[in-house]
Amino acid sequence: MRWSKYYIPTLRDDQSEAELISHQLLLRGGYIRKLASGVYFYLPLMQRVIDKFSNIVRDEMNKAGALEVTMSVLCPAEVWEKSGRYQTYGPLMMHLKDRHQHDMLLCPTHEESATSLIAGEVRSYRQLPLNLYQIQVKFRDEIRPRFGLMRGREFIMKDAYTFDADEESFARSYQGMVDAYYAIFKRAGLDVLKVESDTGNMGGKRAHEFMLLVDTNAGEEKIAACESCGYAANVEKSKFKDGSGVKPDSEIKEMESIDTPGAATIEEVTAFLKVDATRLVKTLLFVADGKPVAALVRGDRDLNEIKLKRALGAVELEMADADIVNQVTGAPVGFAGPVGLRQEIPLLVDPLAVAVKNCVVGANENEKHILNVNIDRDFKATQVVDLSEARAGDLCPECGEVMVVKDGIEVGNTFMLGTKYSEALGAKFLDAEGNENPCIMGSYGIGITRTPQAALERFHDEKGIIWPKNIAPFLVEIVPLKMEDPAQAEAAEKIYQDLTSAGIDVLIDDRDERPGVKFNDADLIGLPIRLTIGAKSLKNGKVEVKTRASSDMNLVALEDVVEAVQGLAETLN
RNA sequence: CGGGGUGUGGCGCAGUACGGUAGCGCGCAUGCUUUGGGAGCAUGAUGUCGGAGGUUCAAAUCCUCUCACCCCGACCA
Repeated sequence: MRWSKYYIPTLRDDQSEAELISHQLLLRGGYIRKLASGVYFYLPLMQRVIDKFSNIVRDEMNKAGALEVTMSVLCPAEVWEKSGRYQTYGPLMMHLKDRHQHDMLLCPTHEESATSLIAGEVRSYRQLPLNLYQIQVKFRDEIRPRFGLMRGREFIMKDAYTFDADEESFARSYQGMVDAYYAIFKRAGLDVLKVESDTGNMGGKRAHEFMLLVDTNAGEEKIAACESCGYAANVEKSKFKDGSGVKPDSEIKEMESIDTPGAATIEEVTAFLKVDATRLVKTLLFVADGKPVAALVRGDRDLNEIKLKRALGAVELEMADADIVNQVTGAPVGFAGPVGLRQEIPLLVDPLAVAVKNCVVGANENEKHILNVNIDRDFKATQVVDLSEARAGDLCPECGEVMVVKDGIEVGNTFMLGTKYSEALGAKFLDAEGNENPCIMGSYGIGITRTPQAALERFHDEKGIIWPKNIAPFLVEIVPLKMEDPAQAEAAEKIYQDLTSAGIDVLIDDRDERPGVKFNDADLIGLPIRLTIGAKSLKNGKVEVKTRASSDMNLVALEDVVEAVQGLAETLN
């Protein structure tokens, strides 16, 4: 491709709309433009990146036995009403009406569509297993789109759905997708970590996320990982053993009320009473699907709302506001406790809070706390369940070694859906004994537009992008320094033809621009290999070969360029 | 939805406390010179100052309402 005939509107200045480096680079490099909040144009370079990545995904999915289909982004509301998600998915879903006033929606994901396709069509276990996938646009009317392609309202996703006759078969299907995912990300030059995750509103039993670890502020997920045995999980799901090493009191003491003027927060109470936060149990009030609940965790731990939501089976969960706290406890925020709440509400208690003997809790009275409170004697838990977020220093639930917490960007996910959708939408088949069973399903996503941007959080330097070779829009950029020099133009053209004939994707910067402009643009757009053609080296029949990632440069004879490029590409990520 | 912020040529910004009819850099166009890391000179084009009302002799600037976008939070791949 010739730059002069292409469209690469690079920008010199940082764009005020972009916070993340990856977002900034896509804008400045002429890869994307914004149409509306969370809605983007993919310019020619980005389209090529999307195509490259999609083709890797397609290739590996096909190898894994998945079959490509296309399901409409439109879907009638009643299909989603059957699964119950029409109600639970909420405003995140884009609703619309057609001209007949039928309720329609733009699919935020395609479990319902895929299942309804199968329902009524697949009748025998002989037709299973089945794995259907598509690479399609999705719409989610995000509360707050941000970070460019990382969280858009429209985005492209590869989504696959498996249908199996039994658990054993499903396990093979699931593993097949996990293996395909590793292969896909490896080919794209990305190291990913598979972690256990919450199933969210997808339903089902278990799920995994594929995370690209980053050390920039783009990390949207926290992962607890054991470097010793390999256990890894999203902190919203992670099991752990407490790493604080606190020992419970052996002697049980009498409850005692105490004035704590001005001490409402954990910090204030610990300072006032001169006790460690591990001696406190905090009572957090939430409203779950409209009803107040109390969640108790040890003073030094953070509650993870996803864990609480899961424990409650709630669709909606939010922190109670001051009015509700007052109404439930009879005291301002900061003095809630499990003993003598004004209203009967469920008490969910974290096991680490249960383990604290003679703990300090709020007294449900302004500026008062209670000392030496003990569960069972002084209050009863409705449910004892893990609510604490895993943190660095906690111990691995598998092997007991110390865990670390890392930042990651989710680039793929896999869900064990069970029979939720197949039952709701009637995707049933007759087994060998003639019994009717619902298909066992899985669903598997990869963010096609998000992943390349996420990759840029890792692969860049102060000058611009450094693409992994297999998702770069072109492998090579040819930079003739002076197009007016016929010798340079001719040499550049010859190399361009040679490389193109060899099946290599080449971009030639044939613009009449100064060398500095070309070099800076080349560094910005980040193609893996740069060939510089200038008077000095051309005199000796040579061109300069350099990778974007390194400052090393080699002189190569004109006739050896194809081979040199191929050899160099082998060595690149 | 709550909190904070920004809207001025294509891009980045100044001008707004104190109203007087719009400016800088980059980019763009043309010409000449230049050509190994974002060139120089000359000439030129491009703005109903986000929108609507209002105050005033006069509004980018003051007032009211509105819209869009960004950041923090809730939500989420």
